[in-house]
Amino acid sequence: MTTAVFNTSTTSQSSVATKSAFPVISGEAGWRCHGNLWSNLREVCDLLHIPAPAASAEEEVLFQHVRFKAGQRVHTIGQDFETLYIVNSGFLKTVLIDEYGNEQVLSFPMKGDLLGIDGIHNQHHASEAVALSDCDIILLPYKTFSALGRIYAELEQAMLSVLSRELVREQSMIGMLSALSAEAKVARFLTNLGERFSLLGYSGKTFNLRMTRHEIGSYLGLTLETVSRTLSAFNEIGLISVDQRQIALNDIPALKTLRRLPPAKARMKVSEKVSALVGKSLLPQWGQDISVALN
Amino acid sequence: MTTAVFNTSTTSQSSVATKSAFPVISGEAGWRCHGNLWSNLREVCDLLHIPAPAASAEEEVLFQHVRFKAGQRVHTIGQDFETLYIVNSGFLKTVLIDEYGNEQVLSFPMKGDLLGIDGIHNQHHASEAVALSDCDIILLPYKTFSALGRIYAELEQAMLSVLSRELVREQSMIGMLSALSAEAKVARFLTNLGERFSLLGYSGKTFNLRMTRHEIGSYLGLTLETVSRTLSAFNEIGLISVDQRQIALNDIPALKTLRRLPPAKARMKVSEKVSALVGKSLLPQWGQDISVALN
DNA sequence: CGGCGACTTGAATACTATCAACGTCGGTGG
DNA sequence: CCACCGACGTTGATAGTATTCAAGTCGCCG
Repeated sequence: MTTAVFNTSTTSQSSVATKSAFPVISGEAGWRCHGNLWSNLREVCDLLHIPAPAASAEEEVLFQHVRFKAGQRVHTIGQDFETLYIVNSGFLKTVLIDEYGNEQVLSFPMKGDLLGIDGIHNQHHASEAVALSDCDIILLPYKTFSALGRIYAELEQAMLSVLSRELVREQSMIGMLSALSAEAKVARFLTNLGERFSLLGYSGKTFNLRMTRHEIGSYLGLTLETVSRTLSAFNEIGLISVDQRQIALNDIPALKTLRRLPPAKARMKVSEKVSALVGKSLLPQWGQDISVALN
Repeated sequence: MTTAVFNTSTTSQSSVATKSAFPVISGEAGWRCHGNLWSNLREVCDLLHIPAPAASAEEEVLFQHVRFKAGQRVHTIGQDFETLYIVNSGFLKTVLIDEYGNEQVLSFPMKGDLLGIDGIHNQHHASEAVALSDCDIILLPYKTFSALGRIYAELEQAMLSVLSRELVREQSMIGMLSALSAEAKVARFLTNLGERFSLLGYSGKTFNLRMTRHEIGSYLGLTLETVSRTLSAFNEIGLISVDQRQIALNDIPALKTLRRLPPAKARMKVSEKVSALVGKSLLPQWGQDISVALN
């Protein structure tokens, strides 16, 4: 019959702590969609890569978009949990703040990623999400979403599936953090980023980093100097080309399987690698079998 | 103090009180069929610390218990996902196997923990769960559970909450892995374990480890030698008392805030610490303020 | 132009891993 | 019963990797 519009509060971009306690049904002309300010359920599901429930054409539910400028916070630690967020465009980081005020980067969400999940547990956010570039974020008021879940069983299931996927992602992150060398961490970080860009239709081989070396280091459990050095080393060998935040991956398979770099003196560029190894087989194919030490 | 506790009746409050002996559901709480124990929905919810839905007395759903002997696998990597598991008693580990066959320990589930969540995403388990002691596990067929979720909205919500909690736990794990020193990792591992035992009604100060040094090391991103050395160092200072797998935490606050140990030569036992520092205040209260280095 | 934040690079240090030897505990079989 | 074995644990010496400290460069913005 009518188009029901849900949003949290009509905070345009005041990042922190939306004060209003409950989702407000906007009674004004808000649901006159200018441009892309609102999305329906189908668009939301498409973004999340989950099957959209067979929509009831009428009684459309619309979700508000909010824009955040680089540096703004989407949600902060301790903030009341009211809504989930979907990244429609832009690049963010989520961070934990430890007892000494140090930032621990947990993830770098981008288009299609779901934010705020950590608030479901006890109605307060455990982490904070910061925009690294200008962002367009869709608000999913949790109450609204839950209500929809009661209607469409697939939606509940999809939600659980997304959480489960996130869990698996974090598990492999744990495995990576505790088992890999600095070089392997950086290499995987780059290829993972590339794959994510690929999935969004961008180049997976050439892209630029939206985060600082410090943030990369925090994410990988390294210092910024180590990250910088490792990138330089990769660049010198020819595995990648790096100029500030501009990155080109030149040998993705090698990056994916890399465990540790050979000692600096034994290094040579990839371009020389093949010819040098042909007929000699002196050097082990680093990245493949050098792992013996780790046992 | 009487220990007669019936978890059949009204309150949803702690089954914690059943501290003595083995936490096996006694005869009046479980149903015995064909030599197996069965639990109803209320018992399952109590175990998970989630509010049980107002039960429909009739059409009771029962969940089967299965026993696993130490060393047995509850589920393996790649296995089809069909059911979730709840630990009713016993101690397990969940592990990831990397591309070289190395184990990465992800968690040490015990009573009340939910297993198998990682399978929801793509219908295959991403990790494997191994019993470290004899275990009593409750099977929650996922289809059954989903169906119940459609009936009881609280159950869906509770499920999401549990997943969210697990996510937060893993996030703090990530933070710990990438930011803390070996000593801090071990210290927190011990206090966390103690807290979990406390919640189950056991002593949080004295317990024995059910896992090897190797497994602890894998969990913390350390080698077994480092774990062993760190435990020895803690023991020598008097922070803990350790004999093989028997552990006593002697100074939990210090363990919780510890960042790094002072150099070996400057060490002294906790028993001497107070008297030594009285009137001198030469040594910084290590663990509290030594963190300067980390910025 | 000055200053600041981000980045790079070098040298020294510190921490943890690695390698190795040995001790302990429990179970098994001679 | 004892010897042997294997898994687990401890401890020491050494090597190696990542951090820390310290300049110094680059690019950007006021």
